[in-house]
Amino acid sequence: MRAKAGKNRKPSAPRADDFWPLLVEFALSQRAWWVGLCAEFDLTAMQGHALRILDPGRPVAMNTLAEAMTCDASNVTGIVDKLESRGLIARQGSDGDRRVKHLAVTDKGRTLREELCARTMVPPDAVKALSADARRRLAEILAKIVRERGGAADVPKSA
Amino acid sequence: MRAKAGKNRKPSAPRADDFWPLLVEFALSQRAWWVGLCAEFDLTAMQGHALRILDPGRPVAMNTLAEAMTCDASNVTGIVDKLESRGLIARQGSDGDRRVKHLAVTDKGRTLREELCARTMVPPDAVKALSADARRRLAEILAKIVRERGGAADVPKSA
DNA sequence: TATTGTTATACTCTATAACTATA
DNA sequence: TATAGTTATAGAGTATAACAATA
Repeated sequence: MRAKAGKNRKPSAPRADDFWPLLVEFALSQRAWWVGLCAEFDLTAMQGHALRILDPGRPVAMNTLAEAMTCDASNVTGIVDKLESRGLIARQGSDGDRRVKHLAVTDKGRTLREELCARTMVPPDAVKALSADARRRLAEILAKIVRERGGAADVPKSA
Repeated sequence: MRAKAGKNRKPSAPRADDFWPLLVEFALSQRAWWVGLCAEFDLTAMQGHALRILDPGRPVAMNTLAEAMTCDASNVTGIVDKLESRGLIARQGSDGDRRVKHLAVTDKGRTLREELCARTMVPPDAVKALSADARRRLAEILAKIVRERGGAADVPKSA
């Protein structure tokens, strides 16, 4: 009867080969969490993504933002339009190249961004329960994986 | 070289407090990977998501699929329409409740699904390099986190 | 009355292609 | 010519509300 491995979720000890599947499962399942979190700030997932990537300390070119969001530049125009219309960010001309527009985070945007990032960074209890040593070892491994998979969107830690 | 926005990427050892941020970073950054992987099979991210959730061994109600995808049922209609028009899945009437439609994965859909899942499960080199013991310990921790965050979409491992 | 799935609607995200203003 | 950003367009995901068939 236990032919179907999918159901009857087993709370028993996971095996070594479960690690990567679990990591994928975690990654794919966090979309809903992110959408919900952003919605609390009246942001769509992509708007939140953009705001998270932008650096309050250093304006970033539209171009660069598009690259970090792995989507087309034409797409970013609309997303930036909405953030700008809410006064969260502002387009700035570039000194060197007049074609380039830099995106600055406004005070209002910085406040909202910090709240969003703070909420993002609250770890679940299962993580809090880990010893510092365990977390450090895990962090080392994850850092390698993120590096290998080209993950890091280069998010500024704070203001 | 300007690509990496300003941070002189620190290859130094991550700290304990970096673990959760790294995990979030990983999760949020895998969207592009998933989109690209699904695109190889001419699937959108959500179509791939649906196909991955569906169980070739046991038809699932539209309702249940919507819940697993954390999106509205009205949304699922269109996604299922596209998968069905490609002959990957089929709507089936339910014996008990004639309002309910179950989604069966066709042979063609099962084949494609298995390829997609197989590709999904190929771990990056950084994971392969870990010892079985390290992976087992990591899997235990992740299992707790996924359980706590309500992640697991209960994906059937195979056919 | 309540529920399942569909349709209608409106909005966002998405890439492609064409456009502009610069370079 | 080439590039940064915009606009136009078309397709897909999204939720809400209204609907039909069934419970």
